[in-house]
Amino acid sequence: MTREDRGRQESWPISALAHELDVSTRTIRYYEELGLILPGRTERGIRFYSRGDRARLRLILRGKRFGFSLDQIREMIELFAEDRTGCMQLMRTIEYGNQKLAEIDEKISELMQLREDILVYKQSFEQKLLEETRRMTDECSSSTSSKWTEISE
Amino acid sequence: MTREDRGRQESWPISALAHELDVSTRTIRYYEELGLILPGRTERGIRFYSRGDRARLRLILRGKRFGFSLDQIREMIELFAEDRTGCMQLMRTIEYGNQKLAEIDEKISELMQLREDILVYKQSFEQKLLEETRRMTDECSSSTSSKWTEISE
DNA sequence: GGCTTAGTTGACGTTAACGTAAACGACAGG
DNA sequence: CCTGTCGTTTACGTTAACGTCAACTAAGCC
Repeated sequence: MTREDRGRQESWPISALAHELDVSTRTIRYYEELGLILPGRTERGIRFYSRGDRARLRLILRGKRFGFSLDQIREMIELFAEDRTGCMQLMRTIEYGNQKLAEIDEKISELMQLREDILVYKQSFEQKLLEETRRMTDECSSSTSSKWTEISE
Repeated sequence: MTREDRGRQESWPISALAHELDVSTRTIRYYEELGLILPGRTERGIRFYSRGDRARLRLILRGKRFGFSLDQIREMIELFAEDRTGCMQLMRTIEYGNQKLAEIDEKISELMQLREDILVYKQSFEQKLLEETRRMTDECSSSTSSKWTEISE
């Protein structure tokens, strides 16, 4: 609080951050409303963002790109950002981290499952394409109807 | 359309599906409103869902658990479910599949990045905990303030 | 000084994805 | 016959995550 503008300390206005991370300024202010970021202010009330704030915002956006709601993200950030000194507090925080890691691992495996599903669909179409081209060269039509209903069960 | 209830063909009412997949019946009907599923109907208008419908619904829900909007999911499903016979159509569909696969790969790698971030946070707290316990045994306090702002930059 | 541009707060609008409630029909049990 | 349960449609309510607009201030520029 005593000496917060030393010149060497790099910071950016809201517009720069918005442009860099490709979100609107409104969005950033909204995140502040929810208590997700607390940027610094000049004595005239103008926001400026440290590189820490920037990293934080990036983490928020990354979290958002999956199911995580802003509330869940806030949960994470709060737990990790607070200055927890107590031994029990530390252990609880670490436990929470492990939990989140497990959730993410779950998500990753689910994504890989989704990937597999789509791959199967695609391959069935590649198969179709192969048969199609064969028919065009052979000029002999054999009706093959592979129903999509049997996939991924 | 000619003979759709053969006894051997297994199907479920909406409530069973809702319970199994842990969503409300309203949600399932809403998906139907959007054209994401078209279950069969008895002559009295009661919906019943084939195992294909069930797989489809699972795919929808799985897609939803990440950023995918219902519109995007509809896009996918339509493209894969339609009976595309033309050669060009098949190729376009396959191309679309490749695109989706790439998107998913992107998501996966982003998730792993997020995982890494959280891991780093957690490790910093584990470090803190270690110092804390050391202080408690040593009874000698050395102030170490590791600012969180320097993480993941 | 006047204009433009970038920032602020505050209020209201909007969209997706459902929740909830009303009003109805079919069927089973007592 | 009455009640309850499960299904249907229609319609309106709700919440999160912003968009949009108005009214204002301060800085820079000619």
